Amino acid sequence: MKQTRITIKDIAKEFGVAVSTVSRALHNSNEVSDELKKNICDYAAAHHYQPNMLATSLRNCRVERTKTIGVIIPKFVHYFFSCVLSGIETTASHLGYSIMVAQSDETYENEKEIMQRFNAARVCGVIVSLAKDTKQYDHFQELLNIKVPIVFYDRICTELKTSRVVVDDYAGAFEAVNYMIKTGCRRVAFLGSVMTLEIAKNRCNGYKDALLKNHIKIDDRLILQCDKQGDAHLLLPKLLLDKDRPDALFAINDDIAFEALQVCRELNLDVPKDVSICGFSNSTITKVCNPQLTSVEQRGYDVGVEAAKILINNAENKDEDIKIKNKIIETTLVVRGSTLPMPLNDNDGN
Amino acid sequence: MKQTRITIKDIAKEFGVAVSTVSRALHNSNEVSDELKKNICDYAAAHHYQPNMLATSLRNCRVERTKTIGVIIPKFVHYFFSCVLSGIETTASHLGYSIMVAQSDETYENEKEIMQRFNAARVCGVIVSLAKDTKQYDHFQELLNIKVPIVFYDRICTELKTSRVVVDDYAGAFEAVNYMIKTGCRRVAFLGSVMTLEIAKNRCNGYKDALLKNHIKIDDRLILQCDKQGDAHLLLPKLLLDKDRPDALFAINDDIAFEALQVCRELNLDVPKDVSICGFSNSTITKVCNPQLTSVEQRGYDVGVEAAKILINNAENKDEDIKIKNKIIETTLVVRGSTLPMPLNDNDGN
DNA sequence: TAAACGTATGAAAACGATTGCGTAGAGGAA
DNA sequence: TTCCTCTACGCAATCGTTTTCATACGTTTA
Repeated sequence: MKQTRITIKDIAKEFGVAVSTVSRALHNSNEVSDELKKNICDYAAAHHYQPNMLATSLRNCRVERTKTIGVIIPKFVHYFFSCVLSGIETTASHLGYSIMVAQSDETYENEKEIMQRFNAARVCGVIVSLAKDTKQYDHFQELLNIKVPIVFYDRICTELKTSRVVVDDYAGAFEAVNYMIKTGCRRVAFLGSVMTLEIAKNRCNGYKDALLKNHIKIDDRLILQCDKQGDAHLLLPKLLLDKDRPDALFAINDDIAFEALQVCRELNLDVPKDVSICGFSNSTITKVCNPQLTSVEQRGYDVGVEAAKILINNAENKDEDIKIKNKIIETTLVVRGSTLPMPLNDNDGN
Repeated sequence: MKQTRITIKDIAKEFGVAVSTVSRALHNSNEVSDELKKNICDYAAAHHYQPNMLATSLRNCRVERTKTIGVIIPKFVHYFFSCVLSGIETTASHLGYSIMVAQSDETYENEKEIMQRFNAARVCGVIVSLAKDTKQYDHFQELLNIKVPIVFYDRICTELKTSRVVVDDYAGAFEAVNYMIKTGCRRVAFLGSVMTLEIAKNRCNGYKDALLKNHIKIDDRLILQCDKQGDAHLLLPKLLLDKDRPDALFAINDDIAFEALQVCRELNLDVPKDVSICGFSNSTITKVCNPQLTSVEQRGYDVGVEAAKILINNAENKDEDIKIKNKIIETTLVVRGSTLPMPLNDNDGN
């Protein structure tokens, strides 16, 4: 006796009516007598009837689709991305959408395979942040061709015509570096990451422009690339033991900033007196190290909310051409103990 | 000219054959001539044909279903849960499954609504960790009744007959407390959480048994309940300023342990000389505070892997009755600076 | 009274893929 | 020639739901 889910047919049989009548009754159509309607609805509720979304979506293939959106995240175990996912999920959930999620693990192959799975599952749209590895975009174009909307967040793709939600990386970096200069730092180093990513370029540009605005020359020796954990330990000591050592470090993310902090500690450099350090993301790590890290608040949750809103909006107006939206989430500098305080006599002309 | 997805029908029309022939060709049946087969496959590949999973799943309603599993997580922005999700996703992905994920935000209402959505989407099974709020289980029973397998992880439900994957909370707590006692601590306090959760009870029992085994009386005044952030700040100072103050704190999670560490710092108590502190989870926070936190490694990733394996196994053998499996993931104590070193002359009889 | 209309329901097609069964035609065996 | 077999395909049902069209019966209107 295999108990299974109740369908509209079972209900029809129960009442000796046609399935169409049951369907209408459940949709509260006024073409069904009130009595029958009530009986059918009561029966359905009592038996926990849940319409089969597969069937509904299949029938409305070119209309409503699955009310499911696909989300690609480079890595789950990551503060910023967790926040974004949380924002997406909360927003989608409120609007009646489910989310299907997968991690690319920073490789193009995974990303491609995920896009295929999402396509097979007939998601209404995809929200994605690029893997570090990704240099070609055919797997996205394929979905765009068949009018599936895509929204990029954080690590966007500038080659494709899609909506994007980004943090104002440039302004965030500019503000942070400008702040450190105002507190008296003169040689600010940049601890960056892979330069193919748009975010890396933007943060680097913000860094450079802040220097220029303050009439400080850009010194390429002060621009490092720390791709993976441990890189800072390899590269920084040489720089910090130099007689011309930097008096400030601006890191592209909090993890690298923290590693830099450790290196300073190991080299007996005082933070912030000898070296100021500023990170990016304002993740939990900033509040628990000693001294606490100054960092740029990235508002991941808001990024997720905006991305979901834009995507769902696109998905629900499929008839029209997809409207491209670029949303920029403003950052805020959160000052803590790893940077110097602003001098009192500072009449900032800006 | 609305470009849309290519279906099996379009291919059939293209070649002037029946859809059944196309289907067989794509499945490499030998009932189709090699030439036609090759042409059809080439054409399908060139046009990025992806079989519509909705249709396939609908047809195989009582057999294969959707190759999608639902995952409920109390909160996304949480180290342990991120690890679990990562483990689930990686495993599921390798086995060709997609995951649909939602956060309960610790409320029963959300959990219930999510289960309904998962049911409508016809997921093959659900992996869930209970919300703190949940005290009734009808929403789970409903799915179990129609033979949808459920696997609980971490915060399990003992009232339902389902598979479970848990961390060995008892042993983890026992080992941690036992360790602190061996290093010389005599008054160990427990900073717990809501006691309705199974994990809270187990960790508390491990704590108590470690005391008893070492012939230390349990003192109820040393058992505190810190549910939300800030509670430790409210409750701990009183305890720590007492002349009879504890010389060790065992916290139910790392966040509370860190808060305790802060309180100690504020009260000018040295950690670990005056007070040893041990947390639970071995999250990133443990490595970045000062001193670094001793903690119980919870192996979230492995929890996720096991949960996914068990669930998929259940889902794929639907004909048989669901086999209930209880998997216990062993913990390890990771000793760091927030606890005393083990004395050298210790001949641990255990 | 006959025509028109309204109400409540049924029948059937459609969405896309799979699969059991049927069959036309080619070729071989008796 | 007749019968059989094999190859290579087509037909149609199926999954659950929605929606268009059709229709039976009762009521109103001209």
